[in-house]
Amino acid sequence: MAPSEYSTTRLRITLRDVADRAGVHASTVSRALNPEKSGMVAPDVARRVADAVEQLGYRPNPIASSLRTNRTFTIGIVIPDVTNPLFPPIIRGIEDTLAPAGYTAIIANTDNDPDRERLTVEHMRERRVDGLILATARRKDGLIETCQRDDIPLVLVNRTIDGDGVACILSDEALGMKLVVDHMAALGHSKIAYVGGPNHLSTGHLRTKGFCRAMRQAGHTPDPDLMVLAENFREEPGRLACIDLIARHKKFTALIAGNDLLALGCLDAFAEAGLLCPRDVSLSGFNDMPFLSRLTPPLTTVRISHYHMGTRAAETILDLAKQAELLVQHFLLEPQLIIRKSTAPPP
Amino acid sequence: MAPSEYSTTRLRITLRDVADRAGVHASTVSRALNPEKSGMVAPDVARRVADAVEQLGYRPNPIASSLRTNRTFTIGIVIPDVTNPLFPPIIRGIEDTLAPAGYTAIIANTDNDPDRERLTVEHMRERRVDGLILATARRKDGLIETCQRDDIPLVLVNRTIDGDGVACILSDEALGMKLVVDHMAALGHSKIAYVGGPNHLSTGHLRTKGFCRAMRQAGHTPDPDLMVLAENFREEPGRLACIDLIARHKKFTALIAGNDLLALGCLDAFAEAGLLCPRDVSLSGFNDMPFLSRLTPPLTTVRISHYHMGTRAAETILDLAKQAELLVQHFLLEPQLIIRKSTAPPP
DNA sequence: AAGGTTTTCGCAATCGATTGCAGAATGGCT
DNA sequence: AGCCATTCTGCAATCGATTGCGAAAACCTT
Repeated sequence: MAPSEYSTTRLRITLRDVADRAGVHASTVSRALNPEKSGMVAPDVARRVADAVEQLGYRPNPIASSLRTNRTFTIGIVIPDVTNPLFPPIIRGIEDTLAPAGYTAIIANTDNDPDRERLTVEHMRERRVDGLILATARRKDGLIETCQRDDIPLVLVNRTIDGDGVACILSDEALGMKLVVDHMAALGHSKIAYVGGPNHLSTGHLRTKGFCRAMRQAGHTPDPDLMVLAENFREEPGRLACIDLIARHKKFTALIAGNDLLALGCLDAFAEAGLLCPRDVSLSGFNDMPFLSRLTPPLTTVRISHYHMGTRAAETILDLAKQAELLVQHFLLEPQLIIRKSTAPPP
Repeated sequence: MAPSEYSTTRLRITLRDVADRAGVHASTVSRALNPEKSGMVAPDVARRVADAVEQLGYRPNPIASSLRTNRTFTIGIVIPDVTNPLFPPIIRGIEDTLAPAGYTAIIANTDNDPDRERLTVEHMRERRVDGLILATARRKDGLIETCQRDDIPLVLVNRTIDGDGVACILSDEALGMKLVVDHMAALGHSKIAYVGGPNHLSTGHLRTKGFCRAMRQAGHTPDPDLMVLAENFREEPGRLACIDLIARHKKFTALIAGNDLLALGCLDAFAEAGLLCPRDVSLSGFNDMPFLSRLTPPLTTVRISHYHMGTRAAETILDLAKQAELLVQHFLLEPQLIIRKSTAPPP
């Protein structure tokens, strides 16, 4: 067949081949190629090695290297579901940061199933990942405690656990809620309802707390009768929660949802109840997922830079992987209110 | 199950530890643990080994194994961009199939940049992936030829190259287009415009060809003046193409877009031109990306089971990875017309 | 019972790179 | 010139599992 002299695979070129070509020992080649130790080899030898590498088209075998050094240049990412529009930008941010550093990501979906989380983390640890980025944290999370105890470099993203022993990259949920509440208040709303996510997730918990607090700061008292928590952050539970809310027959002119999907569910519930948004009731979401501006009405929401969240998480895990004992960092990204057409003055 | 207080190994348990515990040689343990060779070891020894494994909580080191066997149980996935809603379901399908088989996926985004594609594929090959799933194929693609020449197990997904030397999982684009065209025709449209994707991608090419063919089959001749190809499959090029189309002042009552994002762009162009959909012009998309049903108007489109595409691709790559010489398989998934409110009889 | 199979298992090499240690070469100093 | 301190390089062990080969043991034959 074609000579394919440059074909990468016909026969693999090893460190020893390079060593022979350069007339030195393999260990010398290894050192010459390792930036941290290249000072240990004479310049002319380094040159010869570099030439040999070039001529032979040598590429190191990362597996052999990993076996010896116990480092894989691999980071595990655990998320509930890629299919949730929240996560792709995070993933993208992570990979865009990891790749230039020579790291590769391995991703797994767990569908919020604790068993699968445990299994995937175990699996990743068996594969000797250099660090873990988890977007699956529950407020009380045994799995994370285990990882901490075992000194696995660990970064939480989007969600966090109670306490502050773990590095995490979060959006400032309290601020986000305050932006929304203040916006509603500024429009003249005072009877503001809330459909939130589950309390066992930090996002749900913090947003709910943030809502209450912002309400009080705005001079209103959050009314328990106007607050309901959905089972999870998706559309159908949002719809159900909203129906529940409406059935209470307690008047509200605005509804703040814990995230965009919940808001979509609420929109459905409005439609079923003959309520028009924003004429009868204003509605806001949270996250600013894609294409929200194309809805009817375009949804007012809080934008979180998930991409940035990903890059920050990756930077942090890289730091951690390089230098084990770093002080635990918590990052709060600043969210931004995106005002569209789903919010208006009360009727 | 036992609490994980022991399981998290301060010091790793190796094959040799198990061997010592079981009173046999490491090679025997290796064989006992390898299903394909477990016939080579006596039942009672196998039992002792299994017990030792259990008691010590031994987990094999896949890196050491990979070094020796040259198999990594890893599959590389190359896509343009996770952030494009097309890909998450594909990825999900792939992972859901790979994981039970003990394989893990590594994913990389290339933003349709050929250089980055080459780089990432090289990188993945250096990491010794057992196979590659590419969603980045161009109709003429040197990179893929290289992979073929080097006998890398390879599956193309969603897109393909010209010719048929590579396994690929595709949607039946011609059929999809026929469904749309027939739908428009059945509504009474005859002046049907087309805004397609670029010709150098198989999806763009096949859909355009499919459009023309379906038009003729429906008794209409595709009018070149009513066809324009966008630079890529995104919104802005779709909008631009549609503006171009409108500027030609040639009457059309329906517009078929090459994918949903193009359709969204067209919707923008309609708005700018004061055209109302579907009153003035019917519009259809392609792919059925999420939340299309919530648009105004809800978009008629062609649903492709991207998840299924992913599972099929993963199954194929697993076959290929196990058994090098398999006959090349082409899979055509059957698309489905989703009729919503953006299509109606002509004015 | 003798010779021949078949099972079952251990030995040791191997995958490819990394690294502690020691020796050789070089340089600097009095 | 003589001695010590540096530099540089090679040797060989190591990471943890896999596997070809050969030997011992067990099982059949006739």
